Amino acid sequence: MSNHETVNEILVRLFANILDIEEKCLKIGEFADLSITEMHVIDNIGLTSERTMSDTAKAVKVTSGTLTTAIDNLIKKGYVERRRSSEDRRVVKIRLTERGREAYKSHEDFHKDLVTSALEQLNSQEEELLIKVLTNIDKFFSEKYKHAGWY
Amino acid sequence: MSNHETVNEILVRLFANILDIEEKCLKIGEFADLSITEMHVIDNIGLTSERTMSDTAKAVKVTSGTLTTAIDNLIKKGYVERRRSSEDRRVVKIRLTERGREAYKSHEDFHKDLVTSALEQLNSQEEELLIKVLTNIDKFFSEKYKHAGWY
DNA sequence: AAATATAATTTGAATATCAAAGTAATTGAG
DNA sequence: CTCAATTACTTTGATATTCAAATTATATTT
Repeated sequence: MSNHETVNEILVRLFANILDIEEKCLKIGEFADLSITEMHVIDNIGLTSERTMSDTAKAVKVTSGTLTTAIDNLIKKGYVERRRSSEDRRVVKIRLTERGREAYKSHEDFHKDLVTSALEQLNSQEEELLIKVLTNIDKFFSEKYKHAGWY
Repeated sequence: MSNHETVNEILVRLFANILDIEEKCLKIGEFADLSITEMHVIDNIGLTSERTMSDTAKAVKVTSGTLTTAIDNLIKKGYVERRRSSEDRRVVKIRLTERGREAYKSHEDFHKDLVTSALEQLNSQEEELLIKVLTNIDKFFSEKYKHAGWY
């Protein structure tokens, strides 16, 4: 098998399964009541500042209506708080509760494990190579298909 | 930014958006009436032989009921043919139509482009190294999380 | 021959999503 | 200043996807 085919095979398997894998990892952990989409909303809200609904909806690429119901559920489950902004009362600010921050950290750990594993046993030259390749893939999407309007 | 942080940032973005990105790439092409899930069913059926419903369902990780409706839709759209096996009349064999094969090839080209782009400017020694790195990531999933029953 | 197993389909329910309509607050043109 | 337009968000209604369980048809085993 050529290098190209080998790389394709591994990439396909990784990419095809990544969401599934992440979801299953979630399901065997402490935060099993979260879907992967909900976890990504939590990830996007982040640890520190409050975020508006619109900014979050744009960042996670759903309509604001969809985000409203997603946040309703996350509030019910105790991961998110919602309040109206006092400066502009149309605006709704959301932020993570303590449990939300725990979930965030757990998800962050998952990613750190992944990266640590990926970089394990690599010297700095090899790390540079990996970054070059990942950057190429990133470019493939953002440049070749930029007219579809990502990033 | 450290190598770890850089890798993490790119991986997070790629992994979080990969299906979305692939679907949008699909939507700007000739096969815009296919969802990314449907394309992956087509990819799994493949070019050559007929496949059974059960095998395909297992491979794409959906229940057979879900696959039945997915195939119903793909037949309606003209990408797949279905016939009952004459050896075992419980079994249903599916295969791609000519249009299905075109869609398959288009998707294959997409992946080839991606890999070519990823391997741009790498010499063969670097390609070998990349395979080692990707294999590490693959192992990370299949070993550390094998108890959840993948692969 | 009857019981069991297998392959696929159908059914019914749950979830996620979007577009469009609706509500409330702010901004800006005159 | 005022009211028309815009903005931010929520609600509504419709569609799509999925699963588990029940069903149908066929094959295998006892």
